[in-house]
Amino acid sequence: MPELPEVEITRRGIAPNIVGQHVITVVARIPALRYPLPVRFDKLLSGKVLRKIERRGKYLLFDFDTGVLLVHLGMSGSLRLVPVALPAQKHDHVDLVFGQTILRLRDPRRFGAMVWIDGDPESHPLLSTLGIEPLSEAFSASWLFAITRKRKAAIKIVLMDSHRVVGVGNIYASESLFRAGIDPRSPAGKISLKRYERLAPAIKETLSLAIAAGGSSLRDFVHSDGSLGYFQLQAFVYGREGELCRICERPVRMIRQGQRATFYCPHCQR
DNA sequence: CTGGTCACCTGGAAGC
DNA sequence: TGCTTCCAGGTGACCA
Repeated sequence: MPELPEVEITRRGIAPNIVGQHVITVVARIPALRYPLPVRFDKLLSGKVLRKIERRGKYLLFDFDTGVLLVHLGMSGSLRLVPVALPAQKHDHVDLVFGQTILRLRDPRRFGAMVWIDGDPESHPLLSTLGIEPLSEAFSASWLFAITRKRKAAIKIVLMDSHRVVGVGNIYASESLFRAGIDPRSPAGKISLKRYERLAPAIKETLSLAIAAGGSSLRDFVHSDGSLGYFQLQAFVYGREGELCRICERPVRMIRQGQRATFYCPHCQR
């Protein structure tokens, strides 16, 4: 369920409530998500103070004095703050208990991850290979232009490659390309600097707006307090196959790229 | 390196 | 109603 904006909203939602507090206990109800959960998870974190929560791409880094708990929400994960008395439901796999509050991970598909890092997080294999942050200054038209020279892959595929740029998932990739008026199938190496000068800001805007909306365009995004996203951000194209483009009123088309659905307007995106 | 495919897993919706 | 098929927000592993 989460792309970068949802992960960032989750971070902002939970951090004020648990940062500075110590873990009372950890309850893990299954042995593994995508990877095995940390061994002796409870012993590892009990009594440890959570110093801060940072985000890198779609990963959350829970910073304890003794190391970092790396959390990824995969396709279907959510983190919520719930009262200690609230019984766990199906797919509630991990609880970090802080005083009267539990940070509860729910993840039906179990593509998410919780991994303990006790060295330098930057050099951990899951983090060291990540690309740059799309909301950073380094992410720019000239950077996009430079890294795509001679690349034949479709621009949408490149945008979604987390080893180049992090956090741009399937929905916001389609939406950003629509905003920039670029055909998602265009070979990345054939796109001009001028067009990247539309695309880079379009990506930043799309992500920033989603964060600012504090919800998202995602159908079933769940906030850390359990409330649902607000749908304030209307998708221009995502999920709208056959419906009319909000700009030109011609039908939105869906294609498959790399086994993922891509939505675009053939008239507005060239 | 690049570009393409597969696997991991569950549940909801659509089709018959 | 019930069975089958397809689809979903991600990403590492593997192949040529």
